[in-house]
Amino acid sequence: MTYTLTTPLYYVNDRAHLGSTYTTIACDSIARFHRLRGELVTFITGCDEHGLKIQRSAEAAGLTPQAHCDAISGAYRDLWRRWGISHDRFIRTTDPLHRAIVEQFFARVEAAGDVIEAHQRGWYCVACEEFKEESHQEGNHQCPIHLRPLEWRDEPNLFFRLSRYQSQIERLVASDGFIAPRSRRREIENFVAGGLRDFSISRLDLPWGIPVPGHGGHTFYVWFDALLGYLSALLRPGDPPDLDLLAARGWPAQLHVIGKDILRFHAVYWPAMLLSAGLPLPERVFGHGFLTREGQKMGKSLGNVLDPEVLLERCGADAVRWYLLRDIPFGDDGDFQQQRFMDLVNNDLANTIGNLLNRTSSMARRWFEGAVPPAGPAAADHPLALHCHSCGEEVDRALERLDFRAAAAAILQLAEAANGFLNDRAPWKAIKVEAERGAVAADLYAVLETCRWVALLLAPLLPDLSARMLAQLDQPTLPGSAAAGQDPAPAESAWTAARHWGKLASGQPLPEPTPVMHRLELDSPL
RNA sequence: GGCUCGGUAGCUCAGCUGGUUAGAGCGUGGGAUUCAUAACCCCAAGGUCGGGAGUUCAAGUCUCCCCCGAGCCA
Repeated sequence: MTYTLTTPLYYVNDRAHLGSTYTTIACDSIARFHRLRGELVTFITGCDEHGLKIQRSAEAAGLTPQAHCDAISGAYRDLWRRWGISHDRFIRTTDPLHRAIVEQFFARVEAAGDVIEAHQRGWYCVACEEFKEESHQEGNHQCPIHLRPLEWRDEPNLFFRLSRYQSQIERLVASDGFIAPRSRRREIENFVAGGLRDFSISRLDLPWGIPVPGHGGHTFYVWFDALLGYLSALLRPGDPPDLDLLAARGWPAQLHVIGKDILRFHAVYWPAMLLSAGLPLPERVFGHGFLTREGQKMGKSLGNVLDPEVLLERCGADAVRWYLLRDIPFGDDGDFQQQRFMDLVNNDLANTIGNLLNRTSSMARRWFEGAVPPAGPAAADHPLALHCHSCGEEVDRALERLDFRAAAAAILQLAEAANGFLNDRAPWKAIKVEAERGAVAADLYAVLETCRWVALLLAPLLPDLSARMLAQLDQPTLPGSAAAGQDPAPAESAWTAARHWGKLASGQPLPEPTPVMHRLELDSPL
């Protein structure tokens, strides 16, 4: 079983912002989840590097487009490394292999009779890299999104005959599960119902792009080029640029995760292009929401942009991942509130989860010779054992439907139950009675074992915290944190195997406890 | 202008096909406790469920109108 998923290929117009970080973190968790289950995963990310906008950005910075792209995509790569993102592929659309794939793909589309030459005239927004419909404001041609002047274009372009795929796309878009979350489906359905029009796939006189073979002067439109990056990304180093190889390399993708703004490109244009080229379609396109900050749109003009670099530096990956995944319903828009961010991280991670491990480990060490206490009899139907198993099932179900929130909530409840259990049993009192020693041992064992489960179940969401907790319990680290599992999947993954009550060995020494998660103390705005 | 989705405790949100005293987390207040990262555990306050009308034995949950917000299409 293989699982292929993608982030968008980020446009290298500017440095990474929190939005791309959010998407990438979400994908990372999904990728980790599937790897942990023993599936072969190909997690694709990368950069989209062509187009007029980039050419101009480079010019503005006094760089060649290539130098500009190298710098920005290098920064993306570095950023993902520091965030511990587990992508298997990082594709750049300036990669020669990609160019070869684009040419081959285009040849198929052209052979299918889906390329025609026509005249493109209209108002173009360079920032959107998109033609705008007739502005109803006479004489005031401005992009409603970027509030910048539109540019008039009147040139022969190559068009993709999207209109031929009307009924196929209608059916696809209406099919269950293709567009997620479901709430975004209607919007696309309406758009498709309005009638699909051929769209231009080339530009004239655009030096920074891939030349269209056999059509001198034409360069591929960025979107046509960029979407194909999902295909070229799958090829391994040394592979020939051959579309026929893709089936063996993980195409079709199970999931494209994107921002809601580019849903149409992924749910309409992209599948039609694939149909034309005779390639299978991705299973699902998930359009997530946008992040605001303290109720306001983030933007340079407001000066309230949250910089992922700063966030990582000051708060760490676990804190940010937890907040984004646990508090924002995946798919909805979310608001980043610093106070809430601190409250949740400190309560959930430091106090509830971290402190649970810390208090239990110190009790066990103090009273049971620095080791895991004897489990005692009849541990299998322990209330915490039952809770661990049901929590595990809930986490699986939740992550299957990309509901990070529900997964996080379930784990948190498990830790809360363990804390409650400790308070009920009050081992610090019982230990004073010699006859109670066995019971104390069993109680502490159960809670330590629950801690192990919490750590395990946290692994897809917060790999670092998970690893620190496991280390604190002297447990082996889980595989799959590293990139690209080349090994064939074992019959039962280490993760699955570890998810059995009682795997924690009594008598095993416990390392000296040290807080696995520090509280955030942010005294100034991020 | 058309369409879509929201408007539920201070904040973020759950509330399936209408049916006992409208829920959770955070925040706030109080209690208990000392194993622990001044952490954990327990309890409490708090909401005319955007407004109005209607259907019904019964509406946060259905219908209509209006107000506010977001988005898509014009």
